[in-house]
Amino acid sequence: MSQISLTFPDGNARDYEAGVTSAEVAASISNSLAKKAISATVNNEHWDLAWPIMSDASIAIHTMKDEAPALELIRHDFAHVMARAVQEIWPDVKVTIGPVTEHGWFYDFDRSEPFTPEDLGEIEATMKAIINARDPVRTEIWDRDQARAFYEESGEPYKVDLVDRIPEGAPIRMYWHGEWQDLCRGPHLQHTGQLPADAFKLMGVSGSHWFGDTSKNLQRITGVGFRNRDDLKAHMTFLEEAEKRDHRRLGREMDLFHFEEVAPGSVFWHPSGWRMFQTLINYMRRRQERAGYVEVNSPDIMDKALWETSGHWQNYRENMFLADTRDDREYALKPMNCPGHMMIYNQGIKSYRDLPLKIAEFGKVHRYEPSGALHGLLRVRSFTQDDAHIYCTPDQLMEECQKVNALILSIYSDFGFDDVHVKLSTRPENRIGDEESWDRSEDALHATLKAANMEYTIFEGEGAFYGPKLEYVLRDAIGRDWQCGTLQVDFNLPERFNTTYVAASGEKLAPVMLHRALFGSLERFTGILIEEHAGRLPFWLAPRQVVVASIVSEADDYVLEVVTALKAAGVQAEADLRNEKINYKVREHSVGKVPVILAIGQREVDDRTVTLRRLGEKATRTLSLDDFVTELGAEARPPDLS
RNA sequence: GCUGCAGUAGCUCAGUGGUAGAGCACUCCCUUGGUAAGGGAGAGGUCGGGAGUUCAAUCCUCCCCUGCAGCACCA
Repeated sequence: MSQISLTFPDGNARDYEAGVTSAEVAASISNSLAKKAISATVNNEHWDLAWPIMSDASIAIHTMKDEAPALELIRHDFAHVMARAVQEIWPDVKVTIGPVTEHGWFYDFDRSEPFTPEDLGEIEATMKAIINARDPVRTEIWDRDQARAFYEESGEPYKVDLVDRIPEGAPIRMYWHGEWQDLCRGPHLQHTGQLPADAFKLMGVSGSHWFGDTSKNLQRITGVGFRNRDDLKAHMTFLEEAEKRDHRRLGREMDLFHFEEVAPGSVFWHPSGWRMFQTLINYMRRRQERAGYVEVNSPDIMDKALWETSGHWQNYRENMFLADTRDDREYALKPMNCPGHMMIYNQGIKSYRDLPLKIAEFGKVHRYEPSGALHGLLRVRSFTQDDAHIYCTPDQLMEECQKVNALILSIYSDFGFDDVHVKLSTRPENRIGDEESWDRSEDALHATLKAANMEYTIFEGEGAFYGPKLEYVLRDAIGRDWQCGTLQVDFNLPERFNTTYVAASGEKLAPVMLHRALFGSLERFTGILIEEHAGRLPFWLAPRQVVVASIVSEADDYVLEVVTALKAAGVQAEADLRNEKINYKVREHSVGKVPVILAIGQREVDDRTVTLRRLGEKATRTLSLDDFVTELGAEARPPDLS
């Protein structure tokens, strides 16, 4: 037996026999560590205590105190224990995969009968029994044929498929929790009794598919699991709070918008919501104008011929709203603004002196999205893009990408979004354009992000067929990601529309075309903002900024005077003269998320003052009317004008 | 689109094979009250739509629509 050297986190190294396990290493350090150890990080990989270490390595032994490894183990073992419970209750159920998620795990099953809420209770009870049994966890490494034969014999077709999917050379690990067996890359705990029986909860059943195969439906049971009951409780509280931030609920409570069965996926904007929407558009309009964009407007309904030229008719018709007319022509509602902008660019002859040309439009597009994808304001069928297309020369490409990126970041920062996730999607298998153009565009996008010192995730092969793209992703209240801003390079449309400019040499060349949207969809961005702020929007965005409430009717005239003064200063103010107690008015407008409430009684009338209360604060403040109007007038100014 | 679940008053929800109820909101009356619900009265529903079973359907069955969760999709 050869000797190996293991290096601990403190820098000390010790020699062991090759093949030593992390459990044995822990035991060699102390009895208490041996008892408390749950897993180890070996050469930066999370390892099971039972796996043999064959060569020199760095090692760190973990206990339940180490949150990240502990949670990974707990959740992964919960997944196995849940699958075992399901198969104990219904032996015919086929198991598939059961990975760890952000707060727990899920496991997908193949069963002809649907799981019911009552079933979940039974599964939970069985899981607890398995935990109480303290069944040992055991692992073995098998070869591919052995594993394959085993699963074919035991009637687990999905596991057979999984064995086939394991890359050549990777170990095929077979795990047993008691007598129950699963294929798993590990690591796992040492016995089921290490799971906290009071710190997990099954959350529900939903549908899923086996590796994207929509012909086969699986049932996914989702659970959340933590190290202790308090963490579970905290998570349940977080979910309750998140529900209160849901923009669909706040949209109703704040009277911003609603949806109707007659127009699934399309928004009915109420006065307050529309004011917020317009505040965003006005802001973006100023930012774009300052950045050298020109704003245009193109038709909503255009002849099929245009969509054939653009390629949408061939590639996107399934998602388009079509319109029949009496004159035998077929029209379509625009799903995108680009073709309209191509028509505008192509009017007249463009010189290289005109480039870069930046054409912007607040264009309302219609897309027939799958019904199951609709989700409040975050996924709709008709929405307003802050869309623009930048036509430039190849030499200008890099600079324009950098300008767009900087503009997006600056704008998101104005809304308090400082840690935006960015995805870079590269050339897909099916694509047009030569490799040199792809190289140049992908390089430009990489370089743009690197120059801005930004972290980003690369999605190989996920780009559009016409060019690579950047996606700027924001999160909703419960952590779901939504793409907002985007920057895309396009080799396709300039060619399809014969778009050219006259170069300095006099020859006609095709410009490089960038598609970009900063908010992305105004509807989606509004929804994200509502959830981000839980409805308590920054003052400049709040659709109702100040309510001036009378305490006694003798104050009515003065209340109206205050409202007029505020409006003159650009503040969205309204009077509440109703015959109600001030408590009632304060409560109602607080629930309505109005950021500033004024209470005006005889004292304020006599002194020409106002007494204000800010949303969420108990304290009130009395100041002169003039000072107040000045203060709020400044606060109402958008960040780009402050 | 797929799987599962759901749809009763503006909102949140209870309820029953014999055509429905609460709280809040709304309207009116009383109350002029100093910072998160003052009191009283009243009005309001083709129980998502259609078909079927039944003497009788809001309730049972089927189809459709819409929504929710997840999946798939996301030019």
